[in-house]
Amino acid sequence: MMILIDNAISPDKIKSLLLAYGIRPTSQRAGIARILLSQHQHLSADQVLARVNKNESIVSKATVYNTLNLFAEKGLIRQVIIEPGRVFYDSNTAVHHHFYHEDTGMLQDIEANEMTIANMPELPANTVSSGIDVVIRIRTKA
Amino acid sequence: MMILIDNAISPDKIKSLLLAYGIRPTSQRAGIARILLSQHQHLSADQVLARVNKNESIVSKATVYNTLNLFAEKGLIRQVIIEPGRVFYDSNTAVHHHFYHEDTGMLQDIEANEMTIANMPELPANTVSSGIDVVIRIRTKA
DNA sequence: GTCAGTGCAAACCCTTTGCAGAAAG
DNA sequence: CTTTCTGCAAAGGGTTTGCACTGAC
Repeated sequence: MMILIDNAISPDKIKSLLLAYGIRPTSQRAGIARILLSQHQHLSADQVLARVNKNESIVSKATVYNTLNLFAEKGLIRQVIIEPGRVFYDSNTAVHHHFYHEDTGMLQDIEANEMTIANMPELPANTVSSGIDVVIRIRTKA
Repeated sequence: MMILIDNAISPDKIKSLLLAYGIRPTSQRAGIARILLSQHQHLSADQVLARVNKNESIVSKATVYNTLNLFAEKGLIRQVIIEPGRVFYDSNTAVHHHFYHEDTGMLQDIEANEMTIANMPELPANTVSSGIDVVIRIRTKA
């Protein structure tokens, strides 16, 4: 027996979500949003491309990159940069941090309430913070 | 009147430093170490290349990359990854964190005692931490 | 009908690699 | 002498771009 798990969000929900973020909802964008936002996850552009086109060819590589950058710019997703030459897109936009498994290249969320960052340093003059990234690098115990 | 600031470290000191880290001290490596370690700073490979060869051509691009990676591997310097497709090499290996000026691309140190990271989350089973990176992204106030 | 979005392939940028010659111990 | 390092140029991988076509409103 085959178990089908349907994480899909309804097309209407996707459409209004995109509109709410000021993003014109084209079918390619909806397809990408559908994949990315179905659950909290960290995907590279390549992985998004592969998943969106898993069954049928829906988007080109260029559009994936354009779209992911657009989503990040509009605040729908968050970029996570950990390795040189590879960006992860994180569908969880709430404040949180990450474990980075150096052995596997996988990212794992750390919820904001699982750690405390206190005694924040004073920001340099005339600047405002636009975010804080915390990455704890881990390795499998020898 | 011209003021000359001599940050140079003596050739002997460089040589013994490299040896202490298990690095065979060739003249190219010494030249790169001399530039990088003269002060706490964050340089990209390109910047290192430019500075080392400022007056005379001392190293090739390939050697700069090879050497920086070797230094990082041996623990003489630290890689800092913040932007996709560009690695900074940090001559400060003490535990510390960074402000990242999004407007200028500049990095600025935050000493470890300037902020507190408490209540660390439990690491995933069978893993050990190999480092923690904290980056506070800042922008010039509008 | 107009303007924004998409797709393809080529261009880009930083980084790594293969290999022959040079230098270190 | 032997092994490691260096330099050059070419290859590599992820990302961006130019431009004509397509689709949204």
